[in-house]
Amino acid sequence: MSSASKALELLSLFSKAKPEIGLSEMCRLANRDKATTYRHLQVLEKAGFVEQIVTSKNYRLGPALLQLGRMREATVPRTAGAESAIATLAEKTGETVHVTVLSGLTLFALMSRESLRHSTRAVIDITTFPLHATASGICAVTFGPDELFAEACDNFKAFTDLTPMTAEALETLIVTARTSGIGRSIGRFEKEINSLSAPIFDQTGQFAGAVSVASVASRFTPELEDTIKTELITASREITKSWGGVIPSAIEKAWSGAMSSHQELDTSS
Amino acid sequence: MSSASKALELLSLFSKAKPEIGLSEMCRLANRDKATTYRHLQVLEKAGFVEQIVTSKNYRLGPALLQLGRMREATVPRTAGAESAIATLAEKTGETVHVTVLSGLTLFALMSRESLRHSTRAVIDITTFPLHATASGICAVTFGPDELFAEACDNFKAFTDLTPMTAEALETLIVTARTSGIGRSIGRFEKEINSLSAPIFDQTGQFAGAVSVASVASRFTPELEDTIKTELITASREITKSWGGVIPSAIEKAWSGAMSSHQELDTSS
DNA sequence: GTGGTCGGTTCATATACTGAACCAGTGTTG
DNA sequence: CAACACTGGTTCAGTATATGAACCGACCAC
Repeated sequence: MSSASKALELLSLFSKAKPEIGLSEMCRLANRDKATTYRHLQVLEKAGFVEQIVTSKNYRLGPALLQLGRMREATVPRTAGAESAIATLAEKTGETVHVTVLSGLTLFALMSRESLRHSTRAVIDITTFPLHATASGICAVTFGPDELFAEACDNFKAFTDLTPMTAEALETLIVTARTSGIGRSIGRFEKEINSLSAPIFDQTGQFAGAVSVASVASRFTPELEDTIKTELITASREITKSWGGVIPSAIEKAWSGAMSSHQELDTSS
Repeated sequence: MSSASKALELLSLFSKAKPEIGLSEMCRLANRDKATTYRHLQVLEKAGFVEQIVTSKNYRLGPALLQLGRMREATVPRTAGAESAIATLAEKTGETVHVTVLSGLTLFALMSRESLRHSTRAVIDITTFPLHATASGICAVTFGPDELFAEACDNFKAFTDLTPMTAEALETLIVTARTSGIGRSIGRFEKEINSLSAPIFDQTGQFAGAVSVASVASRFTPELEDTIKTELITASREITKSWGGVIPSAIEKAWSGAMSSHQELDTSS
């Protein structure tokens, strides 16, 4: 592993819960030597990626990230085009919404929104979404580039006892997603959290990301699932449009098929 | 120079004018070997700091920067508290406004705002402000930690023929800034661009950054300069307050002194 | 005083980075 | 069509650069 990646890894140790970290603690978190970690932090500080708080000697994320983030959004406007869609999605479903973007072989969290309707809600605070264990990840593997399947298989990790751990198990989920146009994760990333996800496409016609809704299992009724699916599709269409893409006809077809079949189930139940 | 810094340096090659860069071009810009640059880009891509555009093979800034930028703003709210102040500052002066933040020994651009009043306006699109050649930089050296003076002296670079190039020349500017509480740069960074700047402080009582107004020399009358100073002081007070700091009494005193003396000049002219 | 932290530094060791030379692919050009 | 000038990407020997155990001084609790 390159020294540069090791340095960059340190940045991902910061979180809402841990916005500032001291040297020793960072060594423990990163499981690395103190001297090495210190040098890495020096490099990051010189580049403005972290800054040291004068009083506490702790480190926190630096100002250069703001500029770079702004420049990223200026060159590839993603959040701007998704904001209104996820607002209405959270509003209509009453659940937590996530938008992810695919970059290379990694599915990154782009933004999220929690509905205020319920006091208990799904909170998923991660920076990259595991491909095999999340609804968004299943979407990526299903509708994204083929290499993602191998990538997913190389990174099987059991988050719950429902997490798929074999290529065959994953394949099953993919088939379901392909026929319905919707990714599903039923307690596969976190116990008691069920998620549904729809793919988003960009101007190159490629899979660009996913929008997903995470709900707590106790209120995940078939009716709610149906509502979420409908709203997800609307949101996906809207975000795809604002990202300059079009929904492939195969997926539009899968959506209409899945919805009608599901509505049959619904009326029969 | 560490390999990690070399990799991070690549990120600063992106700009509004050059939002995507190919491998060969990046080698030229960074003045580095192709193999090395390629490996660095691989590392950055894996971390989500850049992404490769599938069609053109070019690289652009990646989605991880958005998350990190958001998290930085969440842990240290800086832009949020400065937004309204710089809006009114741009509005009242009709000129271009910049806010910078000090991190370590570097003065980073935080945000900027251009007034629409004039068709010609000062455009300064840099990510770090040179300490010796900009009004914000002079503010930092004057009101910030002492080490900045040495740092400034180690990085003398002639942007124009007015750029100070010796410790003595810099010292003169610092004395002026200290007595007036305002940093000044008259064509020292760019010909025909004059800037004024006021320091900002945070909750630790330290110098945290600067707010500055850049104007084109042709309309930089004593009256405009006076307006800018007044509005800068107001903006600095407002931003300092929202960043949780207080203006040191010495600076408040310098401001009132400078303003009154200037108003005398004003009435006499 | 003792022992536990902490942030930061040193230096011999050896690992991982470097860059010239090399592909293969894609226009351009005459 | 063949020579050329570009791409983006790969290889491998040589060495520059990263590494981590041990160390330091400062701080804190007892």
